[in-house]
Amino acid sequence: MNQQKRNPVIVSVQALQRMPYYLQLLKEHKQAGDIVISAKTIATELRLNDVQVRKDLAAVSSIKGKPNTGFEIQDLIDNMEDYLGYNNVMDAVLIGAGSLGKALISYKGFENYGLNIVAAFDNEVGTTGDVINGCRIRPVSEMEEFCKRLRIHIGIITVPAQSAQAACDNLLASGILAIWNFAPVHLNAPENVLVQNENMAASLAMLSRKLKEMTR
Amino acid sequence: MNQQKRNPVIVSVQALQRMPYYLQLLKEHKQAGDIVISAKTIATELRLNDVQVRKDLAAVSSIKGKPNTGFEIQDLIDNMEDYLGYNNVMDAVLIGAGSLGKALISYKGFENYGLNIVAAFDNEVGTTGDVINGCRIRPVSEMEEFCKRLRIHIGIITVPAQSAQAACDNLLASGILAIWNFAPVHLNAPENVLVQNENMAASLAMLSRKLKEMTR
DNA sequence: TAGATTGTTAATCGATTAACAATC
DNA sequence: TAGATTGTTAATCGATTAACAATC
Repeated sequence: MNQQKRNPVIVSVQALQRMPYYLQLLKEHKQAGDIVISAKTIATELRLNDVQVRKDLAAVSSIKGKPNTGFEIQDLIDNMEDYLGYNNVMDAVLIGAGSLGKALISYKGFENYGLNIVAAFDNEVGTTGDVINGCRIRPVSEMEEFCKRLRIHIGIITVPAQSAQAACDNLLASGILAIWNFAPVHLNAPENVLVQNENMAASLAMLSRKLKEMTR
Repeated sequence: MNQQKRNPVIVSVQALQRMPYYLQLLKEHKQAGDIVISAKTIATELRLNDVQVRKDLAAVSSIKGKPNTGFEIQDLIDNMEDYLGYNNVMDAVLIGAGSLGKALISYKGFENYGLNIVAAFDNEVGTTGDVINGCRIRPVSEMEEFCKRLRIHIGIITVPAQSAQAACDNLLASGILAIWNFAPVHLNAPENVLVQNENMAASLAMLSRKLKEMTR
């Protein structure tokens, strides 16, 4: 039912990054019993500009706000969850079952975002065969066949920086279309494959810089 | 020795996010035996613009490149590690020892970035008292005293979205100056406290959007 | 020297914000 | 109706890129 109007609006990365915060805020207001909400209210609570909020909402949903009233919260939630893909499950494999890899496998929160890690791959003999959180760790040699057979399109890279490009190449050979990369490395991949970098190193640098500044 | 010139250049968030990738690339070239590197080379390998690379390098290090030659790799590495704070250890506490919290505690890679999680706090009776990766899980009631006594300035939030603001308030009361927030929530905190959001939900949305686009 | 590369100043591009008419 | 809020068009702001003189 959200398919009525397919809006080809291009959403900027910045805008997309704001979406989860909108969604969370909307859910809180719904919880509190609110039915409608104005862009102004959202903007104030998230410390954003209200025009920006309106533009963002317009970009991802076909819902129109009513002047003098605002937006229907439930409609916005439905549209946004749909847009963010929280409703349809994405199966993924993970490569690199070191401490970070194991950590991500054991994290149960991804299912809320529609991500399901179905298998992990590693070459460490000690870890292969283990099952964490219902997810089996297998040798990397089995990855290509596995991904192709189950038509997996998402790969998560949690190997050390030095091996990240090799892991990437393996995933590409396995037919993966999108990569979630936790290694602080630029990966070379074809244009049509999405590489989404999770830049924890940068986050930590931000914290470090702040502390340095405070204690100067 | 890097203190000769304190450059008050304001580095944009975007620039800071590129730093870890520069650093990794520099280390790889050093490993390969290179002594100098040009901005052009860096730019090509990371798919960036070379002027941008030069500006970024100038912003975080006092090193000048030599025309016709480039930059001394080792000098750049030293300056960048210094700038990113990888050399000095930051002690941190974590609040919320659920699956994500435990995952982060058990991850051994943060020490490379200078982060040391010294304690975790949770109210779940079942988990308090546990020790993971040398890190003890304690009741939240002990947090304020603990942080003040050990002068901890960094707090990591890994509680569910609904409890994130309460966790934030707890951390603020404990004298924390910088917060690394894994909950997809905007936190209200004083201006002088840094809130660094780790936006995994947004990353996943990016992947989801890509897949939707491919299979359309 | 000639060519490559640097660092800086100016132009471009895109995101954010301000201004304002339309509407409930 | 008057006031609040919407959506859009124009202005502003900041980051990226292009142009170019300086230098090894």
